[in-house]
Amino acid sequence: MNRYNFKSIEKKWQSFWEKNKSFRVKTDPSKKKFYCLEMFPYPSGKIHMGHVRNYTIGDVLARYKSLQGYNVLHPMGWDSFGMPAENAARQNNLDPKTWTETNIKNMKLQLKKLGLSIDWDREISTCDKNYYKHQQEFFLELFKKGLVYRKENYVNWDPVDETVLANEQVIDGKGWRSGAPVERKKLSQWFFNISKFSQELLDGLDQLESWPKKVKIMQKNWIGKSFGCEIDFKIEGELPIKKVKCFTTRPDTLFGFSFLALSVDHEISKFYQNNKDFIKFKEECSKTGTTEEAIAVGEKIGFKTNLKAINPLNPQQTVPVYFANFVLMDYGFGAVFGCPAHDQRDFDFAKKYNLDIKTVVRPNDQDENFKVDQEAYPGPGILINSDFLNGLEAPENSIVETIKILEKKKLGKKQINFRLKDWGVSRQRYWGCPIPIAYDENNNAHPIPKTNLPVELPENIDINVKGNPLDNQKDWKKITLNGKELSRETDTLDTFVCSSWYYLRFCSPKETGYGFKKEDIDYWMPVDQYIGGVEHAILHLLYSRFFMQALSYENDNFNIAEPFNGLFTQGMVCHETYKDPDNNWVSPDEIENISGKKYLKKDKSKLISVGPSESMSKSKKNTIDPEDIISNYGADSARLFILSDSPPEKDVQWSEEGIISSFKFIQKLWNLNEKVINEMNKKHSSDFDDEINKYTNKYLKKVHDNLESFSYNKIVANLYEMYSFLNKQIEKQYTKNTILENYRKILITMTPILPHFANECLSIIETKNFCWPDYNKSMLKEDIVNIVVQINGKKRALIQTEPNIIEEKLFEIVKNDEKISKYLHQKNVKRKIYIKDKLLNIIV
RNA sequence: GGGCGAAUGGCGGAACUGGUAGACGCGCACGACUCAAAAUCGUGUUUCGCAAGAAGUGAGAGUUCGAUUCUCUCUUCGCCCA
Repeated sequence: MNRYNFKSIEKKWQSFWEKNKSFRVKTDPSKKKFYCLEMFPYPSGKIHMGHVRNYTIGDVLARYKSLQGYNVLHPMGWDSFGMPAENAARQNNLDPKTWTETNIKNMKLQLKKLGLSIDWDREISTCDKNYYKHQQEFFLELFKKGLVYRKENYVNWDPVDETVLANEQVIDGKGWRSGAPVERKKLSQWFFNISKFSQELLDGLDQLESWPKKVKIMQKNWIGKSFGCEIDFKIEGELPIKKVKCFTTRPDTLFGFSFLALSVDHEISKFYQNNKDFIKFKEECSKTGTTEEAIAVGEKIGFKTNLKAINPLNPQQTVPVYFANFVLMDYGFGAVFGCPAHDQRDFDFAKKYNLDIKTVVRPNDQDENFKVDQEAYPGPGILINSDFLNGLEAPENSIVETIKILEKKKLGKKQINFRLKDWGVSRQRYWGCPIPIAYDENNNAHPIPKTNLPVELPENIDINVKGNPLDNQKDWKKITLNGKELSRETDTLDTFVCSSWYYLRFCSPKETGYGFKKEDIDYWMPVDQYIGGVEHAILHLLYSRFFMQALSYENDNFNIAEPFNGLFTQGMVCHETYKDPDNNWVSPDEIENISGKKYLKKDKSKLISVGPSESMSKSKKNTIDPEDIISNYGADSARLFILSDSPPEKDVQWSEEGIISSFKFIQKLWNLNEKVINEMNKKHSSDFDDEINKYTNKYLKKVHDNLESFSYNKIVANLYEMYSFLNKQIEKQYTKNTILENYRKILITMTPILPHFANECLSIIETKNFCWPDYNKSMLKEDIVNIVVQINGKKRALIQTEPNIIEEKLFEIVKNDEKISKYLHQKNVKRKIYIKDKLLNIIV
């Protein structure tokens, strides 16, 4: 028997596909289309196992749909702007462009080695000016529609490197590179008005039936619609401000009011700017951070003013006014009313400053004397101690009723509030899409005319400067518009902007006039199946959905409500972790197995302890390089294994044993191929034709169902079963044509998973043009069925009968069965439950 | 702290709408081939028991003729938001 030479065969098919442009597609409204998209990679230099999994899953689907006769768009591109390029360039003294381009070249080769059915003619790269030119166009379109605006916002500022830091670059309050304490600094930045579409983005989720429920819930929570009330509180004191607006979701607890808390950025704060204690307090606040987490976990601190706030429902009551670190200016109005009894955060604050804690809701199982003591009670119940609100049911009814009263008295009004904030898109970095704006001497923003696009990123610049390198490009910054000398915006766009519309570009990758051609997106959009990691469940997917809203806004030519019809989020690739006796992580290729689960370090013979399997990461040194796997075992083995063990949506454990067994299985299939062909040329009789036809038909149904439900791991199991069936049964008497037809169908079902192997085998039996083999429903009927016989719900026997047998007849057979008769002996049959062709339960 | 989800052999995982628990793979054991090993092939493999049989899907209850599947309580773990 020949060994299967994956190296030459995989190479052969890859160059065949490339030469014939097998996966090139065109817009063709006469054909039904399928747009299969996987999240495009960041070109970090090498593909990792996560990519292998993501793109294998997508490729299985793309190849399957294509065999079913769909015109399948399956493109690939590069999310190629972003910080890593800048960091790598600094370290290696390269420019980001060269670094990125080299990486793309390398990764493209690696992806090709996986045998993906990609239309490479549609390759795009977001750092290509032919791409970002259109992004600048869109920016200006949105600017014109008023969906882009500029405002001051806080950033993390590294005073040593003189640069803005992303949140993940701030470690323990210090800059990741300089180690200097990070400061909060206000900068003027560009924002996309995503919050304008909060309601649309929320409503749209209901239409996305093929999205995981989990992702929809995450987006819903992120958008965070809350229903509540805006209330005006009168302020007593020596300030000119006599009123403060608050937003609250619990106006019904107003009688439990015990303090009013303001954000340190609230307009009232300007009257305290010369107060030394307040300045100190404000500093203290900025240390604790402003994330919701820091606020929830951190200590609640306040600064007491000499102001008093009046309870609008009970004007006799006045309470102290504080500045507090847990109130943020960008939620509500930067002011909250404190009700310690029914909000834990307010409770903590009240305890600390010795404020009143007045219980106004009692749980349903408590009486009027219920008193909040150790912790706040935020749950449902009945209002008490609340004058005319007493007896209302909290929370739903009481909130509605209280708002009615407040509105009637003109003290407040019903309000919907969203947690979703506008999207800040300015990044003080070089390696990104330039923002097509220039400023005059008064700092007024002027859009760059469309004819002047793209605003190109300058090349060959010195990146090792402090601050934003673009700011140092004196010549580049200068621009003359309408005879006026202006200065360019030096911030670049968040890379999430690039990935918010790339799926449109894939429809018309070469279009020069605009970002896409209408007839192309009319045909291809929306994406039928989008596949990627769940880590993008919120931001990337929400931004993309926003982009469609924004482009559709006031635009009769564009109307795509949702970009991704189907979404599938795959799990991570995990691997065992290893540590040496000194507690250092050890990589899998530094160790050798001595016996069972015992490992030694290759060089020093140190004993290695095996840790739990965790998602592959460089820091834990438990990564496996796909390139090594492909060159040792081949792409088909890698594809087979990455699909085999776990369902695609769950994590998969990578293991040496696993990949080896996949590799061996392909060899077995190869041997089987030879055996089948030998048998085919020997046989004449048709004794068993029906049997193999039936088997294949059942197999086709299973594979079909599993493909449709993304149960790719089960298809691998189907393959193993098919192997053992054919391997045993093929020597029976079949006619040549029967073997050929059945075997051909089976091989076709293998092409999505093992494209090189299956195509090679198909070409051996001279099959060139083929389509997906459908199963025959009428052939699925069984001649004999197995019926489970239970006595009192316990399985006692298995009986084979013809299908559709009636209960009485079956019972006659069962009564005489030796296994069953002993249970029926001298017993009364009370009841019989019969499920046709499945089960007979006899109660005695 | 909140939301979502999960828990099945030594391991990864199957089990359609409540109807044969453990498909398929890994590992392990035994056997064949071999001077031998590797590779390959075959057989077996939930636990206890020689067997008949009994127990068994994180724990406890419930609904049902029948529960891995449905309901409730609890435990543990994971993910997301904080």
